[in-house]
Amino acid sequence: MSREPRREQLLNAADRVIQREGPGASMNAIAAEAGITKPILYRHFGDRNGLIGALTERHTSGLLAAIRAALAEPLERRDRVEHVLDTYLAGIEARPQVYRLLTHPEPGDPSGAGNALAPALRQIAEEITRAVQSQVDLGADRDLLAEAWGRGITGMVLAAGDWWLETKPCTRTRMVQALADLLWGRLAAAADLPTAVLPSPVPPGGPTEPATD
Amino acid sequence: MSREPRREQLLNAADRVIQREGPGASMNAIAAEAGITKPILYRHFGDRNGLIGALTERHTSGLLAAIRAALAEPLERRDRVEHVLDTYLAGIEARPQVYRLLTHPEPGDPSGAGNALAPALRQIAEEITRAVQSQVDLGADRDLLAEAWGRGITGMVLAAGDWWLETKPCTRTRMVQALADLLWGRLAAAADLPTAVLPSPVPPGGPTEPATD
DNA sequence: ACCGGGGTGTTACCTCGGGTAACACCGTCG
DNA sequence: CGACGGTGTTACCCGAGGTAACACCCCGGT
Repeated sequence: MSREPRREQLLNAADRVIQREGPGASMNAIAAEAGITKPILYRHFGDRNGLIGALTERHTSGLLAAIRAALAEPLERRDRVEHVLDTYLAGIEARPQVYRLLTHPEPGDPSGAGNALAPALRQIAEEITRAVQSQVDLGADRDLLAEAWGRGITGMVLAAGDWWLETKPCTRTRMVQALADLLWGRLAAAADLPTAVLPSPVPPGGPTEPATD
Repeated sequence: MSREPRREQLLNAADRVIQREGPGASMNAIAAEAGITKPILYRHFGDRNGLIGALTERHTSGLLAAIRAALAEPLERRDRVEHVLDTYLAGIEARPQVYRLLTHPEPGDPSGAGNALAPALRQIAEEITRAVQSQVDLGADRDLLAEAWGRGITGMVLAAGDWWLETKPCTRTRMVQALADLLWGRLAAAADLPTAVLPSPVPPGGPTEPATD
């Protein structure tokens, strides 16, 4: 069997295993699912990161393209943002296990770069950065703001999306609204609640000392 | 040597090692640093997660308390938010390696719950949620919004802070401004850039087909 | 028809990290 | 003095990533 179809087939197997066992699936398990043995996997993908990389790229290419498209949509800005948010949430909703894989950085990489955003998400962040840079007039700070916001928005959607996926507290549409509202400064615009400025419920432990380690 | 001081001492050793080698530090290395051997570590902390948990709690207690305090500060809301952001960034700036540990969820946990936010960050998210719930008038949706925003803001600051810490593109103050601006809806308020609605710079590869690898 | 090479596949192994069993040492209490 | 509970050790198990060395097979060249 020639290289490319075999590769596809291996990725499909890896996919099934991860669907079933989560992102911690072992190379052995994946090889077994594919009906072959480990060295073949390693010949095709180099190492585990290679496999995971190929897999994530397969899955993200669709999501990324969709997000890119959503970012370029000729809509009112708010609608465009909602469209992007919805695209992302729909994507992770469709394949939760794979999504977890995407968001998990390589476990225990000692290479100093302990990025909070896995490569797949980094791409999304860059996409958002580019979109902001090219579409929004932010004055002199635009490069800094676009980059910071790209990461920030991605992280926000990651964390919030993760929570939503776990608990499903509301419809996707509602969640999109909630996040868009946040980005639209609703936190800033809302009124104060007068009474409820209690000193906050302190759990057991020493809460008062900031950094006396 | 009695239990508690020993425990402290072991945590200090673990701290040093992680400071030096990053969050992937092995139990062996930690034991060696403490001048003892693995089983002692396991007697004290059960397993690696126990150690990591104890360590993160030690470090987060300070940060968490500081954030709690910042959230309760009697300031204008914008100033309060900036204060919280600054507190977080200052915290991670002070101890990058430890911070990476905090943000790393347990590597390869097969238990289905692949949360994007590590426990330490979860606490911060809850704190924000509580603060929003008790301080901001959000009408009927307040529970949903507060929870979604708590996670979202935490994720945002996590990702953006991570990037900032890596690249240090600006001062902390400026970064705080950038994030507060985002939360204040500056993205929504800014004007469109007229000319630059290009179809987005497409990187090499097939961008239009979703999964043709 | 034979032979050699490159690709596919295997078994068997190495290494390293988390985790544990079993034993040694030592102060204390009856 | 002897038994016991605690601290500490060595030596090991296991599972996962990764690799070396070998077997097989098809295919092209002479």
